Amino acid sequence: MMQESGTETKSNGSAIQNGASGGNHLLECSLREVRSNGETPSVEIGAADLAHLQQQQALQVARQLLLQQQQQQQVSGLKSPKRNDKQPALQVPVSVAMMTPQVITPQQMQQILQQQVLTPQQLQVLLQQQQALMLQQQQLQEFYKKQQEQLQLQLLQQQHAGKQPKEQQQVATQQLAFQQQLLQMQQLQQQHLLSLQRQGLLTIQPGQPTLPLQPLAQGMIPTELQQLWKEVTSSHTAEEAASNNHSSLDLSTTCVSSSAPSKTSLIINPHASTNGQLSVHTPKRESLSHEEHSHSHPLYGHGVCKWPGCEAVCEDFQSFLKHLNSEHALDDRSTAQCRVQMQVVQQLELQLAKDKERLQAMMTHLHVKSTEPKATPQPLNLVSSVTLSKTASEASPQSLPHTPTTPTAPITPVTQGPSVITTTSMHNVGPIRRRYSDKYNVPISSADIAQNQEFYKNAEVRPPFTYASLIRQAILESPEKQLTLNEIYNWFTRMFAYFRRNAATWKGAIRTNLSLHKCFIRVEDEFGSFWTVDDEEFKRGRHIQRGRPRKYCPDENFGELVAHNPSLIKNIQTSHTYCTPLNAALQASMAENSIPLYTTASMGNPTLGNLASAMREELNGAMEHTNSNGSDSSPGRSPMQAMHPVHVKEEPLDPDENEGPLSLVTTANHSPDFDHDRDYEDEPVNEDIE
DNA sequence: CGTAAAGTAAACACCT
DNA sequence: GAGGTGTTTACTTTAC
Repeated sequence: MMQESGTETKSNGSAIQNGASGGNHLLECSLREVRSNGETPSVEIGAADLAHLQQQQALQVARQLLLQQQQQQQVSGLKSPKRNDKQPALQVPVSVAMMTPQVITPQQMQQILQQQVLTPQQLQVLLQQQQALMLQQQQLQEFYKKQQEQLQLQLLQQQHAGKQPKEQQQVATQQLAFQQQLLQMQQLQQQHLLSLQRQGLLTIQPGQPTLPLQPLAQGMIPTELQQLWKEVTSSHTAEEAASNNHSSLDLSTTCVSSSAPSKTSLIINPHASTNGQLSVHTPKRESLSHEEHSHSHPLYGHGVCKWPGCEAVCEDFQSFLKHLNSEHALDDRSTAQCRVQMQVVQQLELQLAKDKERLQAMMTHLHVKSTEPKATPQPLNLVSSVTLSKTASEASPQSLPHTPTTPTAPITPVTQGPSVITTTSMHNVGPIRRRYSDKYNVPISSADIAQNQEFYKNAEVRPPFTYASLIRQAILESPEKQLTLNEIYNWFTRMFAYFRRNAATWKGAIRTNLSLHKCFIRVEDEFGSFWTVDDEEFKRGRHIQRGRPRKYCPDENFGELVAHNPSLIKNIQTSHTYCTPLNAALQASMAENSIPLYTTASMGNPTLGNLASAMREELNGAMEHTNSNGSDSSPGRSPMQAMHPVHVKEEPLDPDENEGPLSLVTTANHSPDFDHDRDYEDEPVNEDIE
């Protein structure tokens, strides 16, 4: 009967979710398109040098537009109210935005949004302005190109001569910073565009069957610019090939990818091609030489496979392809990794959205008195045909687009099948259970958790790991490889936004799992009890058998034994579970955590550098934290306690004696009533089978 | 469709 | 007695 009520709650939750998405969806989609397209240039303004220029442009355009609008209103009597009404007639602006994506400023977009319907005259003006802006942009392009070349030159000089006048160095540094900034923005933009594209494939947009990317890629790039860009890039790649200098190569690639809006089309496609189906939108791309193509494979760079966490060295592109096909074939693991990557991308999108919003707010504040600076609270609701606009208010302000706020019915990516790549899989609502982390035990789980720490910390997304793997991770992350229950709780809440709700449920689940899983071993000392993990057992993934005697029976003879000698259990388990393996496990854990973590930046997409560094920081912080302060922020145990219980009185006789952590002591101490424990320990095979 | 695993809820016991 | 902890059971959901 309690269960029934639980079920009711659940279904209510889903009902709310489902009900919420209806009305605003179209509107959201449209806004999404408009904003995402329209704000593209503002992303590029991120770099200081360009910012000024473009801001002026934007301001100018905005003024013109305002003027135009006023005239328009006077003439046609059209009143342009502050658009708080939900009139969903955004199709026109959308298509306008599709036509003029690149150079429309946020101000313009706001005007459009506010006005919603444009007259032909306005359209014309817009187009004209866009053309003018395109020209200006072209000039900027050239300016930037020159800058690039200059930088290249300087870098080369620097490398060859080793010395450089101070001023020059400063200039170069500035330019570098500038370019890096630009690159960053560009890459965020790419991610965004990619998602847009993906979304465009998946969400049906009435009257807009074309992908958003297509007009973006083609419409915003004048052919001259493309040509220019091509020249620039090819000259750079030639230089790279010639110099074959890695340090300069890095820089030049940076320059290349950061250098221009027109690059977008060239960059996007390699990314798109990872999905194997999104790659053929730009004819330009096909004109690239094969070599260029191979060099631009997003999963291959600098002779290294950039599959997340892989980094296999591949001599040439061919061997890379071989490697890719053999090591990263379509299987559960790759699929899972892909999904994780997807979540990373979403996180980036979220970030981009936030930054865009911030930018817009800044610009609004500086230039335009916008009536609705927060026209779209979730501007980049890319993932979400299912998204709940309604819950935006109750969710955390930064809640992910695809994040449901109903914890009982989380939206979680699906594991089943090879179709993970589809974005639709992200739309699943319901308590989907992912078990891959237990199937492919350690690597995916740890790596994924580590790689997505930041994501799960902020997004109320149910992590795709079982409770058991998470508990294990929590324990292994602690310096002593042991945590109290409360510390485990804290780890969960700290690491996963999802577990900041419904505490009773998941805490109960944790306790159940701790009890149920063989791999979790409860250890007692004078100060209380804590949990350790037997990794071998974890990999076996077995549960305590139902109907079996308890692992720990306080009221039985064993309990008495323990009462007499509280350190008994501890010693028992110490001997196997974490004594010897402690260091090894620590190292393993470190390796699991940090290696994939530290290589995140090379996960085939340098965009993740930020995320990676953030996570690195996070991890380092966590490590420092745990090292200095015990394992957790929990007040449950003092550092002294944390150190205390490891009573390493004797190294285990046999490190590879996997089967009998307790056997030594239990055979020595066990009472007749304690046979089950001996069974449990001595005959794991039978136990496992039942 | 059957089964195993995972998740959820609840009952119960012990301890502080 | 309340609340935390730990164990067990029953049931549902999901994946295989």
